[in-house]
Amino acid sequence: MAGRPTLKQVAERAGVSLGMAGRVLGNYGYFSDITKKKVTDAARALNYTPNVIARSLRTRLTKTIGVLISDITTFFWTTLVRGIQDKAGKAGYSVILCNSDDESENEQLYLSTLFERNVDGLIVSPTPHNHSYLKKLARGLVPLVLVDRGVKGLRVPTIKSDNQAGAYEAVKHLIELGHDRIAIITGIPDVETSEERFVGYRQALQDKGIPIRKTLIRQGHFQKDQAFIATQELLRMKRSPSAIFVSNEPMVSGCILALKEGGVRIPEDISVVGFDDPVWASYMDPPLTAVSQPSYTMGILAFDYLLAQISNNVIDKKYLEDVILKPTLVIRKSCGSRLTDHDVQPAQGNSKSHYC
Amino acid sequence: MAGRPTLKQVAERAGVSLGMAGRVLGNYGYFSDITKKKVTDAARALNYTPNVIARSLRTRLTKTIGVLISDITTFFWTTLVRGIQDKAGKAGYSVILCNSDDESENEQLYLSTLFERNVDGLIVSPTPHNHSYLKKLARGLVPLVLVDRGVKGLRVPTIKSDNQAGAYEAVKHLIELGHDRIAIITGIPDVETSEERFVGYRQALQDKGIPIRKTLIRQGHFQKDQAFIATQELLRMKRSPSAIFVSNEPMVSGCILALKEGGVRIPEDISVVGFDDPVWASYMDPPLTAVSQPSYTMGILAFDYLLAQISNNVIDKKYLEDVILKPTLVIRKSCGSRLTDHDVQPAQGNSKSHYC
DNA sequence: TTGTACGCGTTATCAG
DNA sequence: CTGATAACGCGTACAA
Repeated sequence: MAGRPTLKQVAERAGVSLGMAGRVLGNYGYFSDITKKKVTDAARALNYTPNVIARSLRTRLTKTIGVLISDITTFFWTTLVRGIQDKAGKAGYSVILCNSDDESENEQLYLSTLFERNVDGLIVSPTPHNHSYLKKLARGLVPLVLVDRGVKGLRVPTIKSDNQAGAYEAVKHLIELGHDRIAIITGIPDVETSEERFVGYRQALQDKGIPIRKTLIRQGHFQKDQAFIATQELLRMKRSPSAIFVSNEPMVSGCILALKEGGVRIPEDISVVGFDDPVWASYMDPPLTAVSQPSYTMGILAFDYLLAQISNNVIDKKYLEDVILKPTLVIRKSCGSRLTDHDVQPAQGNSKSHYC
Repeated sequence: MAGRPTLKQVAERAGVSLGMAGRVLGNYGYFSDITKKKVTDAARALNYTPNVIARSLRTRLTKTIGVLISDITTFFWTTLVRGIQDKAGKAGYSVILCNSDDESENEQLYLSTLFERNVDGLIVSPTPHNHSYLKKLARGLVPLVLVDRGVKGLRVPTIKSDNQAGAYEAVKHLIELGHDRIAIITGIPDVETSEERFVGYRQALQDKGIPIRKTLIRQGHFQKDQAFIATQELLRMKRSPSAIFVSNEPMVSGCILALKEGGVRIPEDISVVGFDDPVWASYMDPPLTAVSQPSYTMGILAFDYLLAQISNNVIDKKYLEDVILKPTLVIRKSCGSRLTDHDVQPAQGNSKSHYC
């Protein structure tokens, strides 16, 4: 595009040398007040703004970070990314955003273009399998922070939530309401998040002495459509479950759609708990009981930890450790009780009294 | 970070000159098959990957575009941005994403950092007021495409939807159901989108001979909280409306929250139509009747139009014109009829028969 | 067909 | 305090 003014032009206009102009504008070294004025005036007059590309070439710093997540389209990721961006913006960093859709090839591709673009750091949510390239990058090539999921055998600061505990709470809640045929719709196999939520599910059942039935475990691949199918299968069983734990937000949509199409009432016929608590959970029919992750905070933290690495401010050892945030169970109205009325707490001015 | 291999190193290893190596890797000029092999082998051996920064400095092209929208956190924007990213990624462009929160200062700030970073092009959703900087950029400094909203007096390709028509449809729908006290919760004053939706609202009422009442027009600033307050005010009126048209998605949440807290039934007591149709609209209580915009497509188009400018492929005149997409009204269950039963179509196996 | 040399716009060092 | 000057890594006109 039409030539931006350069430092050289500023210097000429100010009647000083290039080096001089650079010094006052960069505010380093020595210069007199009088030349300072000459230079700043000239810069203002020309509307000078430094060329970041040239600077990057010299300093090897781009003030840019790369963010690679699975899909910006879901609530968890948008809020997390917003957290990153807000913090990054304040710190003068730009963020390049990429979606992997949880496909290793996409990850590989974006990772390498990001690396070639000399980003100062990377915040990544790793896809399952094939972490060779990621591990190579982590070998000191570029500062790296993982979010949402870790990678086995990769010691890199990871910001995640306690998925197992979250799932455990959710399923425990269901059990305490009297359910004993509790299904789970799982996420992508081998994705850490998915596995951990499954473990939480299993653990809760075990602790309460409820047998784990294979037929109640259905794959949803974290996708709405797959969850729809999984739910339909659940409904077709001779003894279908009385409750379903759905391991992420998009799958809740699929599950509920199948339930509604099947004429199943929530929570009268089947109870539902979801993982992830989007704003609209309260407005759903019925309001969704869900496990809430502090995704915005996770974004903030991810950037903090990355910046610590970038600026080598790792005086504080904590920036090398993982952080595992506790999710909370938000109880609304999508879970019904299987107990007789006197077993549950008294209702509070609500007609559907014994659903909580 | 630890030194990446440079073209010079490749050249040395291949036993050729720097210029030679550059030619074969850049695939231009002349070179023999034998040197070609030597160079490519050396490059592979060293795991060479070109330094994009250095290249950018030379070519003045960064293969990066800037995207500046109001808030990635809302459904409309995530899907639109996903459209941009998908198309941009395929074309080898990275996208830097910024949120203005509809504040002019933020816009100004991000616009200038984006410009300083020498992005090859910009996709912007302009905030209201203070377009001086944007206009300056549009004066040939950088390829620019506007999304969602235009700027008066700025002739730049703009991808938007027909907000007026969308709002008109929504309100017409309400009127045909027998409503005549229809409120609107508006967006940010002076934002084109907001204004156009208001015009659609007004036009529909006028065409049907229904008077426009100032008290039924409430400001929501496109924000959930403000819509909550606005709705409460509506409810406190001596004669409150029987229907509300809410001009964007986040405000629907606020509106519905206020309605539920106020013990108002939807659609029995008050009908609601929203602008923007997120996936979860179907799962709301009740399922939301809403105006659906093709936001993903808008993102795709925005990038196409930008790329046309960037690569000067503006042989096709169409890339200079605005595109205005038609939204569609999706009718679900949040609007009730005020007509007597024989005026409406027969129900189809649904107990709440005359709500549509 | 190949090598040389310059420039892109900064930053930063070294004489003066 | 100031001016020249050397990188940074790549693209490319020009000479050989």
